[in-house]
Amino acid sequence: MIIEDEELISSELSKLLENNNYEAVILKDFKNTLNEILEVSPDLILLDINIPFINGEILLQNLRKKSNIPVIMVTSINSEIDEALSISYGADDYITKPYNPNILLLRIKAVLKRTKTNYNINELTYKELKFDFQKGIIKKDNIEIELTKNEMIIFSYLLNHQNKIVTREELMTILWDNSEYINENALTVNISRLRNKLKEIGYENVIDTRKGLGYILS
Amino acid sequence: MIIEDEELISSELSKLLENNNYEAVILKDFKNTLNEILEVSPDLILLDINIPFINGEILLQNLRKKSNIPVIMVTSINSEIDEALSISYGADDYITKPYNPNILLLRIKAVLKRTKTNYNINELTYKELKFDFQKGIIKKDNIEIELTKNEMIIFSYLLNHQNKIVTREELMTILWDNSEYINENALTVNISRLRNKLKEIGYENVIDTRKGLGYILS
DNA sequence: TTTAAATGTTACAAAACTGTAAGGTTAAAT
DNA sequence: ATTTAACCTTACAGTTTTGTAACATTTAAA
Repeated sequence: MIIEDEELISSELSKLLENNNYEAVILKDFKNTLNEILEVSPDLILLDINIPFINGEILLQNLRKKSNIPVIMVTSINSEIDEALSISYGADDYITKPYNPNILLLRIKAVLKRTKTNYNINELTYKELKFDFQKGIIKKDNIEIELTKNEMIIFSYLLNHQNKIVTREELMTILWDNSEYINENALTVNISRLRNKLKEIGYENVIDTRKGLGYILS
Repeated sequence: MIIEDEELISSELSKLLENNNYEAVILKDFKNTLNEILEVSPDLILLDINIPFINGEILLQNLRKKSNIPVIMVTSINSEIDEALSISYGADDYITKPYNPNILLLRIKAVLKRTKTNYNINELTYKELKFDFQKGIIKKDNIEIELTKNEMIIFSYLLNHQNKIVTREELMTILWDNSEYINENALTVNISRLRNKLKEIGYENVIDTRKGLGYILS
């Protein structure tokens, strides 16, 4: 979706995109932009900072409360201030006019890839094993082991914090949120169960206890 | 973590970062880079493309098989080819030397922000609701609804294919893999259960049936 | 070396999850 | 308008998941 008031530019952009097998939609009505965006639900937005009625940065800021749709900011001036603001408001990339069409296409491709793989972060490898944390399955060679929901939450948190100490409180928070935890021991039991499953495929002592501090996946 | 062989630059970078309350580690030994990275497990990597022994792009490519640690590529030449390659191998951002320190800091901040939310929250928005697909929870306003594992798998698949028709076979494959499905109806039942939960928070008719084709999340 | 707090293990029962079957509804095609 | 395959709903029972409790073990500090 192209959000740009200079029609010459937007039609040029549209052609460029369609020649490269993207489907382009040009936003015409700038009075109800946010709703239009959410209605169309595009895969990516090219957003000019200078559009009528609403400032592009403010629009981005509002959009980010509602959606993660990737946004590439297009600025007329190569101004550091604009860049700074766009990035902090959640743009996925930015480009300054006049832009090189090839670079623009690359950036679009990159942003789409980045956001798509982030959505699908299906598999993370840990040593020789693969953890599909959409399905909660650990694979090693031909062996597959299913994790339960709790085991999955713990393991993916540990994986994302490899080599860092993860406190018991952190784990309890992500498992049972802010509700006063039913029982301190519930976590210990769940850790124990996860350890047993890891042991089944030959991973003993990978979750290390740091007494008084927490756990660490080494 | 700074991966850069020109010592003048790396020490300058290190100072810049530490003056801005980051903890900087400079990689010295370029012979065992990948293991070093995984050992240290930094929050973010500044990676020069031209480093000894191994090409930065290849390193990035290998790293990405093991980890999602955010990487900002640093290139000496403002070359389009470098840019293209880094992005396609999974860099989260890139910057060309000579860089403006403030811009670098902003990009670091932006990348950290972006990746942090991707790791921890794993939230996707759909209209006014948020789906945390690490925990399998749907939030709307103050209401939280828990999804079961099957519902979670279906919903996140549909979310990742919004406005596209998803066949029943696709869903059966991701749910029960390649095992001959026990019963065609099992899917129908699971869809039905998911729909009921969505209905509870006011989302009726969002999963549309396209008879003979599949389902679509509109 | 002793002690106490922190963490681990096991068995169990309540709760949640999920496939099945039986019968109902829908809509595309004739 | 009728038919029929595709899809939906509900209730049920087997299975899995999960917190609890009771007791065991570990480790840091005194």
